[in-house]
Amino acid sequence: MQSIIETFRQIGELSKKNEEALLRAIKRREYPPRTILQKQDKISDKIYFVEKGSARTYYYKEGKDITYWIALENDFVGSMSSFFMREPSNKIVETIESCILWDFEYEKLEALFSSNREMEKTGRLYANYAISLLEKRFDHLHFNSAKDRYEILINRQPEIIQRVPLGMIASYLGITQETLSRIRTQV
Amino acid sequence: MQSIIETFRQIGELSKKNEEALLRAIKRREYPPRTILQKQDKISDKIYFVEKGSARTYYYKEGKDITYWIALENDFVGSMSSFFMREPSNKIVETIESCILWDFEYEKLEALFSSNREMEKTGRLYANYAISLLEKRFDHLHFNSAKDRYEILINRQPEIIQRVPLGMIASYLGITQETLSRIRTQV
DNA sequence: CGCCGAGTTGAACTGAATCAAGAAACGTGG
DNA sequence: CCACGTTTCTTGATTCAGTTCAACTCGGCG
Repeated sequence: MQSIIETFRQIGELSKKNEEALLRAIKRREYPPRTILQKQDKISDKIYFVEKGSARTYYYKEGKDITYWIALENDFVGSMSSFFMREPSNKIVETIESCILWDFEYEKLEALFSSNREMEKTGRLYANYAISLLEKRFDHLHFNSAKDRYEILINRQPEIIQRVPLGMIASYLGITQETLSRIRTQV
Repeated sequence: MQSIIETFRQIGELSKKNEEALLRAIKRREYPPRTILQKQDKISDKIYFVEKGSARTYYYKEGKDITYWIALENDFVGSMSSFFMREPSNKIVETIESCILWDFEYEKLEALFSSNREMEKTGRLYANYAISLLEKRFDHLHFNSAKDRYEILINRQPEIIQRVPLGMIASYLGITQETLSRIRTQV
């Protein structure tokens, strides 16, 4: 329950009052594995913070299931561009393992941002932080070999291999499951 | 001179007063082609809005020059994650053609965001917009062939081919110059 | 003129995809 | 607690997109 507040604290300071307002605005809920949280082509009304478990966003490309994002504990998951830009989502969001998630509703979150300067600023800083994360991820994909990308991933999140099916990790890395399986035996 | 204001208007409404404050905070300057705007390993203090010309960010990977971002008119360029996260830049920023740029200084921009709610909110919304752009770009790189990526690019920005050297476009797309040259003859 | 950077073309090579078949692990119901 | 089917993972053979390295063309410019 503290972890979500701590995550926000890393980005920008929140007053006690705002921490409490934030906690009031969001809902903590449990979800079984493989629960669809967001359908394709529908505007996203929620993003989620993972307290426990794992979740992902994915889409279909030529019939194949392509994972875009995998979130373990203390990470956000959701169809971000749909959520923020209010356009239909090109991605599906689902839990992988059984999860405890904090639900952020669009209207409530906007209301929170609008309610005072500190929240508004925290929202801006968090968005900037997300940009830098995305930029780093893009760099990894840009000119690294499949093996390099795999090694970067397991150095950062070694437990992901035990918890997330190989096919999801493979498409997250931009390779096929067979290739990832082969890489894995080499290391 | 109007274009920068119009770009901001697309994201969030700004009052006349804030539009004026914004214009006072930024500087319009001319730069010759191939001017280094940002060195590697140095914290970025400026980002730039391109009024005229073209510019890019790039880095070296195993001695090779890899273009990460290309900005034509009405786009921003800069080492965003360095600028926002205040960490050393892993990228170099330079003009490609002769440019007219609007310089955004970090301190001034933060002061502007802090000066009032509307600016703060516009900053947040713009960051959200940037996230959705990055997400789309990532999707293109993720599971498309070199040819598909090239076609997406020329549909969106046909003039880029005439104005930016082929090698820069190639690495931007994540391929070698030779491959891009071959793709180009096929289309 | 001749040089120089930018782009093209060719041939050989290679990392990863594809297609196909098994093996292992997993969960559900009997 | 075992038997079954289903999903997940591995392994092999082949193909293919894209890289690499090298040579060559073209246009501009001192």
